[in-house]
Amino acid sequence: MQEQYTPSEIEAKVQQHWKDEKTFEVTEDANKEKFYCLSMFPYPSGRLHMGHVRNYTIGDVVARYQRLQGKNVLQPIGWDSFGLPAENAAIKNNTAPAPWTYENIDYMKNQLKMLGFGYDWSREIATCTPEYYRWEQWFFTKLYEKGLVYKKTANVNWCPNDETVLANEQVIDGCCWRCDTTVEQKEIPQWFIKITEYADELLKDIDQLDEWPEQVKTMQRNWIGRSEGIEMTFQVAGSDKSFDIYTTRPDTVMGVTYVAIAAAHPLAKQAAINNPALAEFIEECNNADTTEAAMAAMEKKGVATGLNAIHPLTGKEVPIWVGNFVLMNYGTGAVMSVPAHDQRDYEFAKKYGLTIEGVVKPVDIELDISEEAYTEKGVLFNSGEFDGLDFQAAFDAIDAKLSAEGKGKRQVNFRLRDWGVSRQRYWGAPIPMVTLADGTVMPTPEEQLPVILPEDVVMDGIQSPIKADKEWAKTTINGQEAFRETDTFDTFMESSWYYARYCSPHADEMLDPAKANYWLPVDQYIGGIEHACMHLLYFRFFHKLLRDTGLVNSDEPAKRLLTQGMVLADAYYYNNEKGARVWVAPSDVTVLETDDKGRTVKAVDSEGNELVYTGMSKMSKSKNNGIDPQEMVDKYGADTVRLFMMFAAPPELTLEWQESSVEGAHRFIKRLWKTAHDHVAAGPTVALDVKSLNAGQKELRRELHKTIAKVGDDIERRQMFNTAIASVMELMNRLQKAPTDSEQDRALMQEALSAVTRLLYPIIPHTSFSLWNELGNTGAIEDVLWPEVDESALVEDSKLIIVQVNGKLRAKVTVAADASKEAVEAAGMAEEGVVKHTEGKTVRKVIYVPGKLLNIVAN
RNA sequence: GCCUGAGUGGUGGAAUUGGUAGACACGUCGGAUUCAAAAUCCGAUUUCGAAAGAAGUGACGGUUCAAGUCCGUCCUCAGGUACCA
Repeated sequence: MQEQYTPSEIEAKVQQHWKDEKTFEVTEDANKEKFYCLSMFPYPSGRLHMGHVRNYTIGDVVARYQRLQGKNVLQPIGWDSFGLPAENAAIKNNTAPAPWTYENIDYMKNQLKMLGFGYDWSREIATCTPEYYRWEQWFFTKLYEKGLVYKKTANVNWCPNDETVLANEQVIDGCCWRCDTTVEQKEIPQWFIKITEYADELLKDIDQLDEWPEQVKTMQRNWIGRSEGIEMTFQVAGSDKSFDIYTTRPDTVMGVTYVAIAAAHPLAKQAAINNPALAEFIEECNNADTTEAAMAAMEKKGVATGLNAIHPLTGKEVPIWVGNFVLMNYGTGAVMSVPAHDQRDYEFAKKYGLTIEGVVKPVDIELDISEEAYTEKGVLFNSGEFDGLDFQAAFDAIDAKLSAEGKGKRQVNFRLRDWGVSRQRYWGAPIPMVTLADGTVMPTPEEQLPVILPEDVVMDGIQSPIKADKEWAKTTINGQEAFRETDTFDTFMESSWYYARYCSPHADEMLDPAKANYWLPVDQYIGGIEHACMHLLYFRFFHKLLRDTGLVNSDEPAKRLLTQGMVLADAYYYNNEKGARVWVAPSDVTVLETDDKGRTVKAVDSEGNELVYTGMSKMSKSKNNGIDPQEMVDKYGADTVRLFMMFAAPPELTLEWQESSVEGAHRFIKRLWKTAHDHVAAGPTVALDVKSLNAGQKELRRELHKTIAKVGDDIERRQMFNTAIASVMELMNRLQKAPTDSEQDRALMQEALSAVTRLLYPIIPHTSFSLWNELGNTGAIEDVLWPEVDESALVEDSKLIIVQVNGKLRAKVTVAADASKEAVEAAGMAEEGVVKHTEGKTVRKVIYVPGKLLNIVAN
């Protein structure tokens, strides 16, 4: 065994072994328990970043641990390779998205191999290949046939200067990120999938996900947002027109003093015909940013239509306003307004001098709405026949009355909206729909699938090449001229079913049900918390769609979920001459000045541009603040990087990247190597004779077996890899100081090092692989089992008891493990520190937590 | 704004079910080794205090024999907010 730890040599050799032996290529095996470990696949942005390293190391630790439990472990990997950044990069580098993407895949694949992740590379998939997206297209046509797909108009961000559709990310403060032109909203037809048909099941089945983090489940419940309310109809005064509103607070309906409708509402359009001020306001509203955050932040404005609506219960007329806070696409496009009991309505009413009428008051005290709305649920008053009712009674009574008169009904609503999957971009899977010359819209016939996306294209930065090339869309269906849809799918489509494709990645069908049902559901899914609502909901939705198509037989795609925290880094930008933000990599930033809390005040890049510091944010391509792990792999080796990442923080916590050292992790591996080397160099050991061990040896062996138990628990149940590593470090600190004089000392050392090697295998597999054989074991470490805990080694004959007086630590006493409460109390009371703090006081109470703690309450 | 988290030494973090706050590391300081340096090894390291001791887990308040942990009201930071992935 060589004395020096040489990671580059060891890692190359071990990786070659894995490659030659196809160690991680797996097939279905009915005789073994299966374990499907899946990490969210990467977008091939160019190089791996720390978030990837964190994600994939966690996955690899879990997969390798499960392998040593004797399971048939599948750990696949692939590429989420359609998306916006490829188009931007192609324009910037004067190339096409496809070659840029494939080059990135090649580079990053090599990086993943260098990090030693145990993937079954025979199952690698890339979503931008027709072999993959053809089945997505096929599935979409099936969904269409089932009535789960429809077309409707929806808004997109439109840059009138570039004449192009912008993603939300490309809109900065309401302006185009390239040319700074004010962005408009444009209404265009788009395809939607009816996820709302599954809203109930998606909500209900959250209860099955007992190994998903509560945080994610709560977020999904809120995102789906089930509510119970009443939908009711308002007639327009002096007209036969009417409109519907939905409310979750029917108890306040007697306090409606106006209604607000969306600018795009037909009534608003009609009212604007002879009202230029209203028309102008509608125009303004139609161009406003409709993202939820922007809607919430903007000033609430409105213009009266001059029309009145008839209150369905009182028959009184209330004015109809157009409000910029009401959207036509969400809900009914109209809301009732109760300024006394809703803060937004209250502020709006104050601003425009509208009537405020309180109808709900707190029990036993007077209603005070002089400063703000009263939004709690209370007791009705000023409500005629409903006076005195509480929320639920009022809900029922008002529902009964509206239903009887045919003016309204009880209804369950969801916040969740149907999934718009159309993108007006090139680099995505073409939507397999066609429009015939006679105007018929239909799915692309199966024999014409896949609809191939041409890869040899020129990006002009304005129009998608498949839109620019008028010939591309032309096709023939049943002898009739037809035109293909030129929009492509939202990339969330590809990431919604890749986990299932991995089970039969080369199948000449969407998936092979036998194989899918062997591996699915995923046993452990790992990915960033930022996907809690969107990806993880689409992922669950698609699984149910696959199930209802007969392709899988389970209800949920993943049993257990681990959401890793983000790796954050400082982000800096400057504005270029066009006013666009240029993000500068942290490695290229010099901080010149910090405030008293150490926060950056002034920084420049290497070209002297003065930078704006935006704080810590998610490492991302768009903010150019990713840290390249490559440098560290080159310098210290993959095992050091893996150990460092797992040790730096527990997986779920946000990790604020600081240029802190990986040296410590490297030192630890070197010490481990040296300890093993010194042990091996001293020659072979005899068999361990547990009965002959002396007190010190027994103590050391107890530590060893406690550590084995803790590491297993930390990795499997708690998923706290950092504390697993810390406990091995503690053990190693003891082993380095342990005597090696006797045969049994050395036999114990052999047992310990052989166990440590396996305990660390999931984290530093190359080092462990080598040490396992250096320690004299035959065969590869991945074919052996996790060390077993010897329960008899854990038995202790004495215990350390913490002694407190009034909850403050005053002494520690060691007592026999079977000591009685009286004996412990007597020992505790005799301690000097205890005597000092109880002198002259009366002992009121003594609390004893067996084997742990004694608290003497005295005053 | 809304939904969800997080906040503990100079730094990353530990404390698993309400029971010793600061494990394990990083950094720093001191020492050994060395002609010297690197590497390595040993020791110290929450704050105040000579010590005894006291204070201390974002802020304020509460429950409890006992609170980092539970409850209430805030503050700050992060993620998501439906076209970044």
